[in-house]
Amino acid sequence: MFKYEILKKSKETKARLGKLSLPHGEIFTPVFMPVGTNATVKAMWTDDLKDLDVGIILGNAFHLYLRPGLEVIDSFNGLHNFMKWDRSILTDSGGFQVFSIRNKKVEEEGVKIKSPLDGSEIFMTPELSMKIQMALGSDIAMAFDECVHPDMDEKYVEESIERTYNWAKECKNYNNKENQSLFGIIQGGFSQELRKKSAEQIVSLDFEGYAIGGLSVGESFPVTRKILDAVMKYVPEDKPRYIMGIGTPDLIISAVENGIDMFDCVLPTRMGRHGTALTNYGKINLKAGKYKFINKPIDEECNCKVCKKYSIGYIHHLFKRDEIFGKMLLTYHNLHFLLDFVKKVRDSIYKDEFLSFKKECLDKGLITLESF
RNA sequence: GGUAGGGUGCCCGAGCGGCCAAAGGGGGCGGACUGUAAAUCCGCUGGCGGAAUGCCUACGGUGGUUCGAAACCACCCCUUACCA
Repeated sequence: MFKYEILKKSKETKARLGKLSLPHGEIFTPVFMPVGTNATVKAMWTDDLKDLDVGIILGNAFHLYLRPGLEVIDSFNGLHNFMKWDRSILTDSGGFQVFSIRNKKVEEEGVKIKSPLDGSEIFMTPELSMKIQMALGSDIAMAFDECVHPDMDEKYVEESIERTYNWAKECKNYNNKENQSLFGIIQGGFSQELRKKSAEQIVSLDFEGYAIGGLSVGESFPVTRKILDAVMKYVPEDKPRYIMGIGTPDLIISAVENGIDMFDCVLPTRMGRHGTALTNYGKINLKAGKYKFINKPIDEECNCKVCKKYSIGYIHHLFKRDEIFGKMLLTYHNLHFLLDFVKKVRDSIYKDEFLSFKKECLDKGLITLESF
């Protein structure tokens, strides 16, 4: 129950329009996947996600393993039923936690982490990651990888991609769940050579899709672009390609024109909770005092239900009072904004107008010149 | 009327002889956020000055003690609790 078809290839760039068929529905690509780490896209009803035409969200193996734990998920017959989301779910392997959590010990067989709950040791291995993701019952599982910190030297990265390769092999062996596909993750830091090597290693294992990991972790935009361009040559065209953790319009455009089909990011939801709105003219911080009396929607071009109904001044007030509703409204708006943006990207590929769409974004200031 | 406390920056509140332009909150102002240990985190918040171990103004008021006071003393004003 997994199929990827290319519906249209851009004549201008490597961008493509595709259709991904998964056990819980079909998705048109390029697609943005909102992040719902703890079995919830924070501040959103699943009904609202459906209103926004979200076809797939992320969940996280590591977090859900800690809480509520696999026994609970099992007793609710998997993650879909637990969180009442009947569309697709991609679960992250827990590999990113290796990068983001301090006090870890990377070993050949896996990673030792101290539990944030009680300090006890957790040994995350490819086997455990697969066991968790199979229990969660996600439509797409991710191989357990090592997302290397940008400060690490090339020698470390070289060793690291061998680990990621070995772990990927193990993940392939352990994953045998019906109705769950498995994607491999390419690493290699900021070295074009190591990226090539990692891509060849991972592709040799024949996954159902391929992800680019370890980007947008603090490096400059030109570096991200350079690596993306370099690595995509070694990723099969007939498979879905996913860049992990990317979600600004800049990077989305850049990813799509390099032939990427999927991306996820916490940014729209997190920024929504933190008071920043995404608009066609850049982001705005609604906590700023200058918005107190503004009786206009966040973005006059936006036709989401938040912008149709509520003013900037009202949302500003909700944030100043730290009211939950403000976070809900901005999360909704930001997701709408980004999903709508990606929909326009798809339309532009369909009409073979990707480059003029890109130029339009540049002219508006939604994406910036220096990035390109 | 009696007894026991209090009065500190926009607000609450610590400080009880020098290291005090004064802790910590709140509020205000600004910012960050990219496979979410994130409804989180980081600056700034008396005035002047580019800056200083610099100057000015400030801990209810007025005097005083002291080399030095938000802190100690005297009186005054205001206030809280309890008792009558």
